[in-house]
Amino acid sequence: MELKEGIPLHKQISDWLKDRIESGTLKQDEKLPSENELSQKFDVSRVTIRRALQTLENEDLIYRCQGLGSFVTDQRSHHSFSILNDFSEELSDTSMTASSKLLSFTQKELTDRNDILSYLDMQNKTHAVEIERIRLGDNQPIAYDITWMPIFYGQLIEGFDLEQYTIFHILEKEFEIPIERGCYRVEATLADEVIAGHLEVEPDTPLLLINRISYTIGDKPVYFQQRYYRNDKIVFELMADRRANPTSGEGNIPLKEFAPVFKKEME
Amino acid sequence: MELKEGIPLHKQISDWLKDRIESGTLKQDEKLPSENELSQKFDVSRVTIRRALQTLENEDLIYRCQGLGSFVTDQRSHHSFSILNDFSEELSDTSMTASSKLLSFTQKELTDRNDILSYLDMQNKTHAVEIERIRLGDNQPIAYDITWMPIFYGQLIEGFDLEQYTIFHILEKEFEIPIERGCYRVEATLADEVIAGHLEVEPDTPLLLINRISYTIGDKPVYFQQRYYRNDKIVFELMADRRANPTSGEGNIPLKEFAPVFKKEME
DNA sequence: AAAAAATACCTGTAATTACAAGTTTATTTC
DNA sequence: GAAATAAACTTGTAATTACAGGTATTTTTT
Repeated sequence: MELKEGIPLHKQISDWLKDRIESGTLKQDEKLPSENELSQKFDVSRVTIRRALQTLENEDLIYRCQGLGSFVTDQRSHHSFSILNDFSEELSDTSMTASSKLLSFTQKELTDRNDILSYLDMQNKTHAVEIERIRLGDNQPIAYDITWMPIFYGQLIEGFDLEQYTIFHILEKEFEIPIERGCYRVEATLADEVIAGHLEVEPDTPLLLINRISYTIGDKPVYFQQRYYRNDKIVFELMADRRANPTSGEGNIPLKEFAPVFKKEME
Repeated sequence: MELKEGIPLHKQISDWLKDRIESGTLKQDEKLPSENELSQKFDVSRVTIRRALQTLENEDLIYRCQGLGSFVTDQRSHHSFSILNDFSEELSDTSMTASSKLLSFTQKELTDRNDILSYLDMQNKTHAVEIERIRLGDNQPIAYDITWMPIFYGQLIEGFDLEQYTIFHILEKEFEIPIERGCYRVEATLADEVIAGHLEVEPDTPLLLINRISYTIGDKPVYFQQRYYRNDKIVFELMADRRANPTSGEGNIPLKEFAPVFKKEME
């Protein structure tokens, strides 16, 4: 087995094993080669092998037993079911028409935002594209968001009409980069002066803050988004189900959905 | 600093740091002592310190930046919505111990709360059991909620220790009434005087308000719950996945089982 | 005074060595 | 033959050493 230069050995090895597990070459509960065998195979020290195996253990791809060996974890339990929407899809089921107002499209150095850099898995780079938008439904402000993207993805969408199309849409339809997974984080917050202005609400109005990291194939992060929703315009609904998935006819895998629900005007 | 025998050094060190982070001695984004400082402090090698720090990094308690140091991650416990949980299950992933403080257990006539009556599918009846509780994690207030149940279900749980057991638990374990489905609604709101007092925060602090209707077999509503979460203690996370069910062996059809639900209310 | 270089400090990677402690299998002893 | 022992395997823990590479500050040069 040959390893490249420039990429950490332990990463190459864990990636190699990950491939083997995810492709099914190594099946469930199958024993991995021992640490000594692996270190001989790759001609690296046992410490490096252990570093690689620990990565897999942390990601719950393998489990290890002292005196026995390392084994492949049950793969099935990790996948979840739910829907991933972009903003226009969120609004598509309502009578409202979605649009956006582009406030800025700039390149920024995120030296003081290590959180974003780590979300986007940007090891050495600090430059990113920052996109600031107001989201409208029937020309009324519904949300305000800032999106950060690695330059690689940011340059792709440059020139496209972001007032008409979503990033999601451009990446998927124009460049065939599908967004496969998203991690949402929901909090409550208050509108500061700037955001209140954008959303046309009073300062200190409660807002829903949803942070989202979107990933494409291979769990590669594409963008990190911080979105403030007007609480009087939108709430989120989620169905959690303990019953079996009706389509698959399988066992008791919980179904879930995270769909926005729009409040009706009360005037 | 002295370390015991019999317990792995790296574990003792990671536990010590974990304590320091969870107790708040080390605050959010605060820099940890450098690896060299720690190895001197505990009189162990840097490898051992790194082993301990990696544990914390895996548990998402710290993040590390090459050339800068290690820092404390956002402290708030974040947990997934994916399964249907009760409060103690929500906290079980954290190191906190869940308990409740029962404020009131009364019977009420909900003549002015048609919303609740319709959620609970109570056609002609207007009487319901109302339960008011404060939810604690490590004896600190994390949430405040009010639960309304039809008399039929409410009388069942009367007499049980609601400070120790959740309604969920009592219904399922004592009466074999399983909660099969839940509908959550997430909003942002402000703490009023009363709730602020219960949660020990300032009035007008932003809170996450989660309304939930829980159903048993046959889509029969069992209780409606209005819960206010302290935003500084808990945030909600959700993973959304577009990928097909790997077990079903199907194609990449995005799962769209449920349509968004609309809020129709008149206040 | 501004730009470039040196430096001190930080985490990241990786080899080597040694021994501890589980698990299984083969061997010896009773 | 059954039980105890030894051997051969596995992963776990931990020290030591060395250098790479990122970051920030200070010093030197221009």
